[in-house]
Amino acid sequence: MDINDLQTFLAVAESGSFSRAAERAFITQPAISKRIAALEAELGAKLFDRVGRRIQLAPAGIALLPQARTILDGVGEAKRRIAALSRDIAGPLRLGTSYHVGLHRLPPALRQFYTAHPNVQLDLRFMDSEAACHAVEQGDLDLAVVTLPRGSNARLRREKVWEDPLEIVVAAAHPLAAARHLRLQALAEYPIILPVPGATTREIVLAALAPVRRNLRIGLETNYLELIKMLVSIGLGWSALPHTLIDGDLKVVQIEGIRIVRELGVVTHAARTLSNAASAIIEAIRATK
Amino acid sequence: MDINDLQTFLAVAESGSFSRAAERAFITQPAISKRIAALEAELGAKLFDRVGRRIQLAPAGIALLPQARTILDGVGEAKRRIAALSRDIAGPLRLGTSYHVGLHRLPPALRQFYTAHPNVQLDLRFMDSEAACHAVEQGDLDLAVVTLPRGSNARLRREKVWEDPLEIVVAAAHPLAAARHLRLQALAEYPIILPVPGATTREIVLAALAPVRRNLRIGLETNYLELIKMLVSIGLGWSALPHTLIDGDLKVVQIEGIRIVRELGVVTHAARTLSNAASAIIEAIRATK
DNA sequence: TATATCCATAACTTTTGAGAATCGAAATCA
DNA sequence: TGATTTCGATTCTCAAAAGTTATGGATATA
Repeated sequence: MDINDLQTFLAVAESGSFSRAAERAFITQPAISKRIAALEAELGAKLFDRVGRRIQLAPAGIALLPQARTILDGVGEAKRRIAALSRDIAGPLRLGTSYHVGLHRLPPALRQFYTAHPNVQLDLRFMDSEAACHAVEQGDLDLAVVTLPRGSNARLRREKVWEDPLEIVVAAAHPLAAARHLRLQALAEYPIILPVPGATTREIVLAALAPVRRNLRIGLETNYLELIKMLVSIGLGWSALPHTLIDGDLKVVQIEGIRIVRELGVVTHAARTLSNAASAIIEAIRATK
Repeated sequence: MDINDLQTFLAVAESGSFSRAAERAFITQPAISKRIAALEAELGAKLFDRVGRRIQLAPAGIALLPQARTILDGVGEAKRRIAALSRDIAGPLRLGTSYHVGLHRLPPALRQFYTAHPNVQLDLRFMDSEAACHAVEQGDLDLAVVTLPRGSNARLRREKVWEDPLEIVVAAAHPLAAARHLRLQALAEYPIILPVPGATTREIVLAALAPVRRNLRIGLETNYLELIKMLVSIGLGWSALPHTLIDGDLKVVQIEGIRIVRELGVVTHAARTLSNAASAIIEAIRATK
């Protein structure tokens, strides 16, 4: 059974004539004859009684008529829904973000997006950047707004949105806070407080500190930059933190030749089609850059 | 758009693979590829994302999936209605039955039906009652002959055919087997052997034992009454079993005020037209009541 | 790293379906 | 009543659609 056959059936039933149905469908009358014959063969029942040179719906045709309408309605609805996908921004959107990005970079974009597109069901999940990237790769998230991973992964598409410079900081009351020109070696005497192993930010900091990597004393590790800030400010060590976290409790230490920058942005699956909602929120994020 | 294309789409979406869908449809994999490509071209949207060597539904595919089911249901209904117009009883009949009903209640009806209507292709599947009801609801079965579910489900039509009283039983050699007047509390001292959670029979037994439900010690669980019979007869606990399973190894224990009855019968989809074959076998089942 | 699996593509073949021409039956008209 | 028109069925031809086989590239898997 074919959609065309059903449409033909409907046209014949409504027009009461093979010839008129043929005109309506812009095909020849023999084609109509054959389509109806094929339908009848498939269903094993006569759909029309050929009474002389006119036709009438047979019982099976009467039974089929409302069903054919239902089916064709369903087909139309399916087409309309898919066509709507290319216009409407709606439906579910699963977004993962890291604690830091979610709290300090995402809110404006989120507010704008949420008011502009109320039909999107936003499922916002906080997690660390690495877990978010993994979830995107697995198809468990539509996109992640996180610290962009280093290295390359062909399955992920990355778009840098923000540069997030990290400053080396010590407690305001720390002995090193007073020093005028500080050399890296002097810093390395004190313990460094770092994100947990595996975290991208940790990798970036360690890469920037490569000259003294051998001498670094790793003091504490935590998975949350706010905690690092707290630990540094009570004098447990030094670290590298983004501007947004630096306040009067901390002293920024400039070191010749050392510049630490991490990239924040959007990670999506390279091979999966983005929903309109996903594209729209990415656009909103770009706009608030 | 063609019915076949939709069926192909559904098969791919459900099996998660072009190759498996090809096997299911008895055509080659390139044919599947082409059908899906044709559908995608017609709808102007990608239905699947080809991620490496596996596939995932794209947004348009997610939108199409429920519509495709609706359309195909409509086609099936149309065919059934037309087939029902003719009086002959033939064609496929997918019947699900539980182990117990299938072995102890259905055989006479089945024998009569099978000899009376040799042109029916009977597809008889054993499964537990709950799975059978679910399959009927999904349209994967034409009817189920099972323990009737409690509660109400507007999508299912139930017809009670048999009452199946369950008797409380212990092993013939069990200490309680000798007791003259047994109170429920005394029984509850020993572990009860029950069908697995979710099984209707379990619910019925537990509802009947409501007075001591708190004190019940659930010893073992299994999904097959014959197994319960075996476990009880070797003395691992007590249970409630239908008469058909009770033999000399077991002792029936009468308890004042406790009567456990389950209902066995036919479950069909409330909104679907029954095929002639389905109506006929239901008639046969009623006749052997 | 080798192997197996999976989807896409190309080349070829078969099947399907449309059109042109024509026929027979029956309604319509002179 | 007989000629004419109308309508659906049939036949033949051809092009398009859809299937198969063979093969290739990419990627999980052992």
